[in-house]
Amino acid sequence: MATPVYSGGARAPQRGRPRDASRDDALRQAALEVMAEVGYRALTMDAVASRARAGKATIYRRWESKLDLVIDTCTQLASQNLPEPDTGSLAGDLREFLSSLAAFLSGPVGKAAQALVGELPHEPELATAFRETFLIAQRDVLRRILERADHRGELRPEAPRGLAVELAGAALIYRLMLTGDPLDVAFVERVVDQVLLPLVAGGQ
Amino acid sequence: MATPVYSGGARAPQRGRPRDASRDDALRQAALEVMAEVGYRALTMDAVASRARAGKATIYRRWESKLDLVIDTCTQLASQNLPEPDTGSLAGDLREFLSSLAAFLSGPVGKAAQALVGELPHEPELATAFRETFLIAQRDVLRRILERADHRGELRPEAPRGLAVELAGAALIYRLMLTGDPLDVAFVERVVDQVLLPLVAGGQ
Amino acid sequence: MATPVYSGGARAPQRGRPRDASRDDALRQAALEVMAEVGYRALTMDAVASRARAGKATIYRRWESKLDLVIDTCTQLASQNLPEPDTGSLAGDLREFLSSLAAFLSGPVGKAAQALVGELPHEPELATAFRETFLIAQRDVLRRILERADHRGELRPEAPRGLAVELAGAALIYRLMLTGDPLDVAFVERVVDQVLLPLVAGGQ
Amino acid sequence: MATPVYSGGARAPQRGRPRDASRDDALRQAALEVMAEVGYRALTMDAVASRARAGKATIYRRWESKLDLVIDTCTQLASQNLPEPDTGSLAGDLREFLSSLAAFLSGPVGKAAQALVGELPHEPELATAFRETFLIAQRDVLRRILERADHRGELRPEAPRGLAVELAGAALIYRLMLTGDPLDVAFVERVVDQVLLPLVAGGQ
DNA sequence: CAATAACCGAGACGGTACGTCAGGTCTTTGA
DNA sequence: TCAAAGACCTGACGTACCGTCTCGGTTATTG
Repeated sequence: MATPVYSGGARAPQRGRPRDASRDDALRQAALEVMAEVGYRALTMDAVASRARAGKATIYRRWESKLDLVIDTCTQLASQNLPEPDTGSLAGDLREFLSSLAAFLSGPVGKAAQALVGELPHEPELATAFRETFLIAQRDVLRRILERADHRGELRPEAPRGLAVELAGAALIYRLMLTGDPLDVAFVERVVDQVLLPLVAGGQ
Repeated sequence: MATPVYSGGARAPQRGRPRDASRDDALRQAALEVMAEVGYRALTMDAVASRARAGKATIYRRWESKLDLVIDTCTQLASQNLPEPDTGSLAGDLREFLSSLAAFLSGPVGKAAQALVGELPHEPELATAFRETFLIAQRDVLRRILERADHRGELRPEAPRGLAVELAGAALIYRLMLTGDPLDVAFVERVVDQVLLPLVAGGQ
Repeated sequence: MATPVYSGGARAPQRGRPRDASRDDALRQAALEVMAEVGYRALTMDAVASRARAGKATIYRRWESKLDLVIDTCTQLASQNLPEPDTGSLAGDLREFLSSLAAFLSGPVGKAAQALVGELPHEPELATAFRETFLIAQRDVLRRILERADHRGELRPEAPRGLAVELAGAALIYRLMLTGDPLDVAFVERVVDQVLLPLVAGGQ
Repeated sequence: MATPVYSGGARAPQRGRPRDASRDDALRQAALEVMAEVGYRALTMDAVASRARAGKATIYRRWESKLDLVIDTCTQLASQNLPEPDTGSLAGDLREFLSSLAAFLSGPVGKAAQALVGELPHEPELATAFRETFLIAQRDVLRRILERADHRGELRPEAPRGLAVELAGAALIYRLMLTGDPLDVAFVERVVDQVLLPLVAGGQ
């Protein structure tokens, strides 16, 4: 579902008043604000509509449900905030990527994402969408970082890249969502230097 | 909130009919069953009450809200299912503890815990309770495992124990709640052999 | 309260979907049916809503409470069932009016009205509404009957009309609500011939 | 039901602690106060118990239900407040009896009685009890007044005594419960002089 | 005098209905 | 045809009250 549906995908001759695309952003913005203020559970469609000075029908014309609205709002933001650093070294790339990801997740989007996580077990569609946008995107950036490092000869041949990618995400998410400990630079550096690099970096 | 509140802590001369403690268990059991069937979102107090053949007031007398009931149900179970292995070796202890923890989290309690995670950002009391029961308990077992290993001389002097403990939990939780990948024995062994042991185990 | 409230009395430009006026009747009908079946005490809003295939909110949007709904249902019916006989003679008019009023009050509306009477002492608004619809309307018909008789010269000059009007109502209501004795034609005739006519009719 | 039930009517050897009869009055008093304050509908057993500093079980040991408690409270009072005047003349007896009845009914007991009236149609037991205490008792006094007048030769031979008795009650009750007009001396005198005496008193 | 049984206040218990609120749909007027 | 507004049905919410039951404790009568 994810993104707003604009009347049938097919080429319709476009009758009547066209949908105002600027309402999409207004509604997403309102959704993000409400979510940041009261959380997912307490977010109501009426509140979002009222804050965007829109009618509920205008929301439901674009998203199928509250969940659909929220996930689209989050993934939209997430996909626009994934940096792709290229500092020339594995350590540099990892530090930069994880740092900026940590900074981004520490904001309202992180809270919204966490709210979504609670819904995953019983909403398969949401789970799929969430994984494909939030997780796969991060993972792909990390994979490309490792690939470039490999081309530079920085990796051990048998380096467990999948495990490294997984641990990088896990370390951040665990702090973010479970322990609540800060996602600061010191932590990122400890993870990079003591865990990720030893796991994949070449001998020496 | 967490646990059912039994009137004033002080020594009151016991007025009126005392709470029937067996209802606590019946209600927790009902809550767990309903949660396993329909998930946290769709769990209603009426359903729990009806399944336990109880009145809603009986629930609200003990727990302040649906969330409070669920968290108590989960932490109660969690605290009763934390093994404390002592196989004589660090590798053995870690494998056994993480395996049985993974198995436990793969069941209904894991799903319930995940639902709770979604509520943490906007419910500070819940966050505190969750961390003190779910997280600290696990962490303490792991810490004791490392301590015993240290006494046996298995650890490097400067081993980053906190980081090891954190990564062990993170690896499991990340799979459980985010990626949905299976928490099987192979995964546990990879984490133990390639990540945890290299991180802390002594030279040789 | 009495009648369903349709938004602000002032001239608002009518925004949003207008109230479906046909729901009013459906709900009043349902209320009357339920009341006739189980009585006022056992009448629940859920039952009324369900019978009218309506939501409870739809009821509460129009009436403030169960009492308000019932009183409106009754007065609506009452105002539509007050005959205005004109037989050409005082005795004929009284007999006809009181007979048909008695017949009407012997049905479900009478029971409902009785239920309302029990609430009057502690619900001033209800008392006012009840008196203005139930009582004043009956009283006015009787007053007009006496007036026409006066024009025909049937009344004594100093006839205590107010007392006659009051006694006519009292005799019926007392049987209906207190003693439970039947409101039959014989009773009406006794009241008319032995009480009302002697009280007001001319000498001879 | 009506009156508090003291263990089986049969001759039981009375074992255990006997019921504290003073609680009856305390509870009846509390019931009357609560009823006068909030009406029948809003009267709760908890409120009565709490005001009498009694447990609910203590109420239910004596009366079967809220209705039962209230009706007993009222009829108890009613039966103690029915005067039996004997002034030596029909007019005097009627004036005195109706005046004091009017005064009594204008107090809290009148309001309570009115509340009961609303319940009569759907509570046959209550209706029976109410009629046998409230109504029959009044009626009997009036009947005896008429009888004494008859012995004194004050009545016409064919005087419709039943109708007179009925109208006397009806006139009071109608004002009390329906119109809310005051039950003052002037009204009683008008009813006696213009309605009752003409109806039954001897020619001359 | 001890045992016994019913009393007492208090309040938890299973239920039922309350009046409110939110989700998602439908129906107006106006642009 | 779309937008805003808000009525609509559904169903869960948390509270209040009903009438019953269960406590600790009291008070008469019985043995």
